[in-house]
Amino acid sequence: MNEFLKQLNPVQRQAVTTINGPIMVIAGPGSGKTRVLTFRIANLIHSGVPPHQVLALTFTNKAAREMKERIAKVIGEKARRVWAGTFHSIFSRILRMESEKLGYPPTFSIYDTEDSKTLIRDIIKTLGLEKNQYPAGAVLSRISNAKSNLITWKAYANNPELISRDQMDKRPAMHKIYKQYVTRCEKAGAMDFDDLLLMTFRLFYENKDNVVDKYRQKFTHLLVDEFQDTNFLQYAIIKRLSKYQGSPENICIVGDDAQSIYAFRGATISNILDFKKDFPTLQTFKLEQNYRSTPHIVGAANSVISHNAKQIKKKIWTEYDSGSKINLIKALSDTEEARRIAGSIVEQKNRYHYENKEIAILYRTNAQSRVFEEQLRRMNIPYKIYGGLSFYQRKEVKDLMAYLRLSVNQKDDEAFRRVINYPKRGIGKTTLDKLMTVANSEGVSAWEALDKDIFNARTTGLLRKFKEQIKKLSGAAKTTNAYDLANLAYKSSGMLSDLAADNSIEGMSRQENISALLDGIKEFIESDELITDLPGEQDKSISSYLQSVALITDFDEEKGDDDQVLLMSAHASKGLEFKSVFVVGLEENLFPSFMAKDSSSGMDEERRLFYVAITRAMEQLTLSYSNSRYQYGSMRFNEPSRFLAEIDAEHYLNPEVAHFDEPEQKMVSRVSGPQIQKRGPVKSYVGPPKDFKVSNPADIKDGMKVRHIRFGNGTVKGIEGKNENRVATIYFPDSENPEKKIMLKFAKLEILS
DNA sequence: GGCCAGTTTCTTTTT
DNA sequence: GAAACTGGCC
Repeated sequence: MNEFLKQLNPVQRQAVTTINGPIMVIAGPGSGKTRVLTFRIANLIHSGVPPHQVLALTFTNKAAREMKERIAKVIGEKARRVWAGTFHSIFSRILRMESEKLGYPPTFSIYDTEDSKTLIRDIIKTLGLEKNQYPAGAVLSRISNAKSNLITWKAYANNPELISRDQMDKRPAMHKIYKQYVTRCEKAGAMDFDDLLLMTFRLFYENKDNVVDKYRQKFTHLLVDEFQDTNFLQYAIIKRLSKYQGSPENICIVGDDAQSIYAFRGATISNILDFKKDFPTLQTFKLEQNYRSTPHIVGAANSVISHNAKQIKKKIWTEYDSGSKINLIKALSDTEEARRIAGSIVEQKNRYHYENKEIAILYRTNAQSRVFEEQLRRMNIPYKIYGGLSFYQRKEVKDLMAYLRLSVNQKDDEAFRRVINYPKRGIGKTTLDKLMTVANSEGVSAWEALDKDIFNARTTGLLRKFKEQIKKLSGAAKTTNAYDLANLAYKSSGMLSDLAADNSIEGMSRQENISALLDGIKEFIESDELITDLPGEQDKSISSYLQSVALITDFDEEKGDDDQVLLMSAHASKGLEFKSVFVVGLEENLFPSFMAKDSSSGMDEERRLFYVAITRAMEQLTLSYSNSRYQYGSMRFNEPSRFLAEIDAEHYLNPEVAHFDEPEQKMVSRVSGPQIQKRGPVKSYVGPPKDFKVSNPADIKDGMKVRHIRFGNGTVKGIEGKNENRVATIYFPDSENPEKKIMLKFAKLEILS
């Protein structure tokens, strides 16, 4: 047996060494999922599969990066030739080589969400629609959803269900916007994030020049991480590559339905069920042992997830037999919350000798990071924020990037719009409107409309000057490398002098950001990363740079040894682990998000997200909430999150802070009287029912009928442990998962007989 | 016709 | 709190 295989438990080893045929690994949190994936790839290569024939798809850049690093640790240099990356980055790489088969230039632009929204706003205006009725974000997500389900604008317009849905939402023109949006993206030689997948599917489906055969032969072994997060379209592509006449069906999917947190993006659990049908010879492996967290964390996770009705049966367990309980912090304001957590971090570092990077703060929305930043800075704790407004979304960075985009693709309307009057050239709204109107009516891009003779002499002159500038850049783009071009664009556009004129603190930081961007481009040119077997991979052109950067969300300066506390959204934390985790802002309308309030599926997804967040913790888990916080510019008062009450009290260090009323009182039947309790913002603890008498835990014996303050009536099925540590197994027939282990020391139980 | 400043609107999560 | 939008001034 290979040396590295000894590091696996029997199930893991089987999942790694079953080389041929379709396999599915259901992996609970902390069960060694990444280890299985990386070892599996290593084992494939050991068994003679050439690295460049392995395709491993992940969801986030972070996951892809980590996978590559870990493969390299096992098999070394060869790891670089494995095709590992996000769906979007791998497919955009392929599209870049094959784009002409789809009628796109290889230098096609990639529209980010902001570009897409701006375009949608413009379309709504052009169509003369009421913008309040058609919020750009909602329209985009509807279009995105359609694309993710392979519904073209034509199919959309002919689909009675979708049309009546839109009419009910008072947005009957949705399909028109969809059509316009697709047309205008095409005219601009641009793809949005969904297009990167959709066009790949089209490429493989239309199969011009048998292009799909090439990739089927090339990728003999497929691996898909976080399969529960794939949407219909992604699965369609995977299937296209791995299921066909004579296919070896060497495909391995890894996932956990309990960690599905991207349904909002179209991810669907039915992919797992379909997978079983599509690949009947499927072998399934379940990894349930948790190697990450101590018992109270695992216990809390299990009790939280048990509140979700639908799930593949599985219970994670751990061999660890001791560990801290969950600490709960209740604050009066968001500032206080942040201050106390910063204090708690200092304390934990002293007590447990944690390094900063072993500690993470997880929140529901990126906007929450701000207060934590302030407090951490105040206490001199180094920190790093993942996600949020990324480096590449800053105005000045996007501006320079827009020049670069225009230099390789002049039809890119969104880039055009962005820089036509930045820096100021006296080309204002009126001119741009006129230009766009002509462009739209002629079905061309704004750039092409520049040639129309419709402006007065002054404006014509200004436009010509702009055109000359871009032409110069585009000429340079063909001969110089990305770095030199970026420098040229920075100077010749006038951005340099515009920024240099601003000596404020913000102005200085904008200049620094541009320098950082330029450094990044330089690094891109000099690095020898991503050398694979296909042509175009050592491509150092600006176009290649733009492609790679469009899909990066965090500005990762690969300084892995930086010792900083990490701040990120719960979503971004998936797949990571930390000695100590703080999950903050546990309030109704925040976590769970108010957006999820109306649907039970939305609430289930929030709960899974909470499950993901708490299972990141190895040793310490701290939860916190605040009675008030600044949200959207004004003070809000939220009640404690329902999720806090879903964790069994035995797992809390300070359960008295955790005693909330259940949001719904379905388990505790009141004897009489109306339900009056309204959870006030300040005192959330509403005591037990009046007739409830807590019995002395020492008196509780096997076989007794008891009543629990939350779970209702039950029967004691057994008692383990001694004195302080007695744990009873109690059967509550009214509860969703009736059998509960309860630590008697904390339990509020009344003996009935 | 452009520019600026004050006003309104819309707030999740990711590629 | 930020970004989009509007109205009044040059």
